[in-house]
Amino acid sequence: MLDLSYLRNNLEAVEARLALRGGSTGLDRFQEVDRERRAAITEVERLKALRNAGSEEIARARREGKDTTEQQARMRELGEKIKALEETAKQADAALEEILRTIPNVPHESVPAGAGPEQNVEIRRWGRPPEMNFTPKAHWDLGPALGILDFDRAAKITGARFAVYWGLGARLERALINFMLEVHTRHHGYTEVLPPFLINSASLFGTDQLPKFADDLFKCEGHDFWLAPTAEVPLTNLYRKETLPAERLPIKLAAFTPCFRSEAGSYGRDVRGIIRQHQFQKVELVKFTRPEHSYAELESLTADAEDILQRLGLPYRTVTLSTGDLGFSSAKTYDLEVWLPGLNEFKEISSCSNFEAFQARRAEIRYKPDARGKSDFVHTLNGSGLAIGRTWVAIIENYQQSDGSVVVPEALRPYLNAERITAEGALG
RNA sequence: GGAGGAAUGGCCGAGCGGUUGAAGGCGGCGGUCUUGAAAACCGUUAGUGGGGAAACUCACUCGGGGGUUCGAAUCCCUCUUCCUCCGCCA
Repeated sequence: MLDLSYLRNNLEAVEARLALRGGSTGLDRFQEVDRERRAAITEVERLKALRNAGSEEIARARREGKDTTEQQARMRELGEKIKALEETAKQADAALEEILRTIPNVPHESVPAGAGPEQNVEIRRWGRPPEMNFTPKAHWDLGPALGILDFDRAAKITGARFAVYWGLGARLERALINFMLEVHTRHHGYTEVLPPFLINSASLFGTDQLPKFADDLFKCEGHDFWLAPTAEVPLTNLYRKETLPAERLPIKLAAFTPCFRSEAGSYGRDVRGIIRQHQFQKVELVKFTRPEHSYAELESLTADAEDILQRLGLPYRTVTLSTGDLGFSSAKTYDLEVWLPGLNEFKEISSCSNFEAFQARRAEIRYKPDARGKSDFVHTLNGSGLAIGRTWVAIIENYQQSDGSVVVPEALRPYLNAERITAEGALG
């Protein structure tokens, strides 16, 4: 959510920035509704002030033993008027709220202008695709052949877009979780958090997944519980409606969670393999920072995610999303794309965003700059560090050998207790 | 799931329906005293939104929502959370 008075005072500038995202800015009726709301609120407050004074007057008169029936009758009338006007004000408020909810965040000035992914800008590249004197296979062939990945049985027990991991496949997933959490907590200074995986709708409103993106979520029947689509939601909402002391900032959290997405509207995309599943696992990084530090923190957050790829020796590139490809709440986003030899393309494996105060305003997360100062909204950031499933894919595909086995990257061996994944003794 | 109890400011804790946005204490901040500190004493100390250049001012907030009333922290309804007991369970 954008700041109301900022929007009001900089309407044209904001409109111009938002136009770069493409699509409608949602600002058409803003001024009119804003005026209506302010008029209604001013009037209600004026009448309430009258009522407060009147009630006090009655109290005083009664203490002096005077008769107040006439004044009370007048006040009753006023009360009814207030009630009616309050209803108007409430509706105007809701109308404005609805408009504000549809307005996306303003892209940061450093974000390249562009209509879509084609205008994203690659800013750096790390590592080299491994040289193979054979045709690399995709993970959906390698995995089942090694007996570590099983789609048929997943379809039987659950359905499409789910997978079962067997043996070293399951252990590789677990090794990646531990490895990533260890690196982020021990080397990058994040605090490990284990949140609930079911979250309520208030939290989803706090990070703007609701109301717009309800179709992308799984809902628990009969409860106000949803399966978390990303740990961003529980982690950011940890401090919802709280005021944080400035000396605690920045707060850096890392969490491992499963993520659940309905993937409505992505039929036919990434149908093979485990690139796009209804359930996947992720280590998520979330930061709460002072506004003046958030862009430096975005750089370090991105570097923290990149460090995982580097330690695993996985080639990747870093891309700045253009205005047209930017997510609804984000002011600036870097995508990390890992090289997948089997698919012969770069695939998103992490997305690191600065939301500035956009989420904090919605979720009412404040900080106090100093003991006497007025509180202000923090800036929130998050990024995957990394998506576990896609990292699993990247390892299988990048480290595959001509005989179909997979060499385990050095950094992962202590976690996996294996140097190579072969089909020997596989049950899957 | 059943039966009771509770929810007040940073914390503890008062609060006959009418200067109670809220006593008192603790903590915080400022000061007096002191070579310095402690103690003691004095003062000060909630948040959000609107208006204003500012001084300031108006509204809202005593878990959330609704109701009764001229007027609600206080009465009524409802929801949520926490505690105790029973049941069930990892």
